[in-house]
Amino acid sequence: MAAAIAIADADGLAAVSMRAVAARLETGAASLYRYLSSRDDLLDLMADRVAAELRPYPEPDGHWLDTLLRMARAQRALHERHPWLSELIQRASAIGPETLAFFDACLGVMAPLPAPPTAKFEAIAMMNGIAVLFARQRTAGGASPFAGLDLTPYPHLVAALTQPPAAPPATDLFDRALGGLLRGLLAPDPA
Amino acid sequence: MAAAIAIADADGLAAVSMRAVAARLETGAASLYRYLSSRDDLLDLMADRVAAELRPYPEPDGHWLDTLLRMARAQRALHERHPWLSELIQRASAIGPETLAFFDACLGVMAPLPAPPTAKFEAIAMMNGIAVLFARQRTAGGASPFAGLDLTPYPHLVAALTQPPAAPPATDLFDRALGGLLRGLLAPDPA
DNA sequence: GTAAACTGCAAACGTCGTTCGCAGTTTTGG
DNA sequence: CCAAAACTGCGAACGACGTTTGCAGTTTAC
Repeated sequence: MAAAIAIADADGLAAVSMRAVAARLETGAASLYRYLSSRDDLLDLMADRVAAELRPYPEPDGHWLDTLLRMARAQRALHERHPWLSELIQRASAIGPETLAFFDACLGVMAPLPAPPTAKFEAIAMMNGIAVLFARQRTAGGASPFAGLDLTPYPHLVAALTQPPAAPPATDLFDRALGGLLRGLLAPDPA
Repeated sequence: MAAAIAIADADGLAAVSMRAVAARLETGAASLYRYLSSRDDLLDLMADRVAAELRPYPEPDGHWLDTLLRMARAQRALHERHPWLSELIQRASAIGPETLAFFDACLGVMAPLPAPPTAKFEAIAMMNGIAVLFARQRTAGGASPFAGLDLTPYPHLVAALTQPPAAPPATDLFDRALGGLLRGLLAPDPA
């Protein structure tokens, strides 16, 4: 399992073949089936294993939003360390004990809030999604995706690309975006 | 290509094998390579083909935010029609002319705004991400992902699940969340 | 000390993407 | 009008994949 995670970190999920994992363990591919029922099993275990890196969960001492944001930042860092994770968590079977524990901890932080459970589940889904979104942006931020393309039919695009990049924004967008979203979902609407 | 999209809509991306596509076209698998250089090529073409469904782009008559929200809603509807699309757009090679045209249209709507280009690109990425997020939530909303799991170690989870589901929120979360996000990214910060 | 259980693994099966080579057809050009 | 060239369809095969089977070799249980 650690071998599989190492391969995925290095060469992506597609490189995690039973034969590759077995080779790294200096054994045969068929031997893995003594411990795993299938490759999907292995992927599920990988997802839940790295989810353990979200521990320890922060103590809910401050405001609930601060605590949730801390947890969301941990999620983003996790997805930056393991870019392949986002491909796995959209599979329902990848929900293991560690993932559930994180869910439960989030719900624990939100427990004092009067919002209905459906809103809380939506809020957790948003946390996950935003964390993945920002992690991907940082992970794939290397090369410009417009290299080698004929951009002449797209005037606004060339205008935006020729303009020099400005300084990064002062406050972190992640906190502002997610904070606003969670507040809108969970807090009694002040509007 | 239409055959491949039909297969993906019906049975998912994994079912789009060269042999399956060829069978639906009543031909041999090798024949496809007269028109496609690889399966990845086919996937890229599929992604750009369905991106054409985003047309016609709305006229930028109202406020820029209204126009962007309309375009984001079209994206969400697209991802609900083709759930496999979200797996494709994270590949850089999937950026085709239709995708670029949509990008360009978004930038056109944002053209009067004084925000730097980087902020506008981030805003488009957020639009994409949020649209995928909401589409997935509606697509995979069928069965509860906690079926057949032992939830006893997760007290907050069982507490939330036993509570009866409340009525859905009044205003659409999609507009509120994305609107707030885009305003925060693009409009001069009033804080 | 024998029986039972467990472990490792080569070989094989079916499916996948892809390539090759060869027929059959269409287009070209003199 | 016909041969040369180009294009098209595709059966067969290659390597890699996930997975199963069967059999040795080893460990455990009684």
